Amino acid sequence: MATSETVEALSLRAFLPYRLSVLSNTVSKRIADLYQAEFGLSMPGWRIMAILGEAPGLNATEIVTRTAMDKVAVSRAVSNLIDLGHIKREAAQNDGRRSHLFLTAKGEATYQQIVPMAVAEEQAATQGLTRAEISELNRLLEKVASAVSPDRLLW
Amino acid sequence: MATSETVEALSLRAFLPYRLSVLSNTVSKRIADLYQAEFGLSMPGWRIMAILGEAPGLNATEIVTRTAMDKVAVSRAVSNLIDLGHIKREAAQNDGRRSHLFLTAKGEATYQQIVPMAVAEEQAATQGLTRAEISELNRLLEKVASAVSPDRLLW
DNA sequence: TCCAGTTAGTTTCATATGTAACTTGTTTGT
DNA sequence: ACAAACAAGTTACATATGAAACTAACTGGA
Repeated sequence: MATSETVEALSLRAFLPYRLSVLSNTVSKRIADLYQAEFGLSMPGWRIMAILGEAPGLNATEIVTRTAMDKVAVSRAVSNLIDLGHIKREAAQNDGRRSHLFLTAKGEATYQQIVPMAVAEEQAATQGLTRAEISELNRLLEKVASAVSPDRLLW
Repeated sequence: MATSETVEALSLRAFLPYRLSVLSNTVSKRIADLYQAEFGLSMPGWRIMAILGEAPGLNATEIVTRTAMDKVAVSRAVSNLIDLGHIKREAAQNDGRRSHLFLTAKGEATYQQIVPMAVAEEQAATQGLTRAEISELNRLLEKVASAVSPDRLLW
């Protein structure tokens, strides 16, 4: 017979979704501890600032598309960041529903402080890998991403 | 001069923690949709069943250590799984605080149904990779994990 | 022009989650 | 043997989260 009657046990240790989840949560939490303690930012909040630091003027929907974050989470984080003075809104000229989002001077300053801390954490996480291994890891993750969301640009 | 005055923008697309997070959330959610819709299990709930399918008799603390899940999340998911009849407790003979956890017959049956669905999702996620690439990916994730938690066995 | 359908973003509400405090049971030092 | 320290697991409370419903603004016919 080709198949056995009972399915064997799942090897969780070797199960890719599980490994990704545990590793991702561990890494994210280390970085989150930094910006939460010093700047009171939530993870969605920091992620939005990071996006806007790179691509100023995106609107909320574009942030949702790019990050796979929840729409409600983005809405809430945006209004919180505005209250904190880190970002500002500018109504879109042609569409009254949308608004373009930008870091304020204060937000920019905070961004410039957090980026090196985040980069340092990334370096700590990849300290055991060579440059070639890091780019290979990125390439492989890219492949998995495109298998999982062929329709959409995941990052 | 060796360094510039302002830090350049973080390239989020290439930022490993970000990629891990987006990818992990996307993959986990696809699997979660399966067991939530059909079996009403939460992610912590399924993860505990998966652990117990592999390593019957663990106690709650051991589950916390192995999965990096929150202690409270484990406590809650365990009592929920007991209510659902998927797992059972057996008081430890030598220590009244602990109890060993096991899948029930019902839990085992559910486990046997979910495992192939989860495995199929994993295969879908890695469909574009060769066997060699998959094992390379695992090796590299392992390295990152040990850099991030040198003290603890992450998985 | 008007209205049915769609999109951007927000609010509501029910549930999930994490920190800290607690309860119960065990270990250790005297 | 006994109290202080500790460990396993639970509970309480405050906050975070997401699905669904909603508001306001736009679009595309008839």
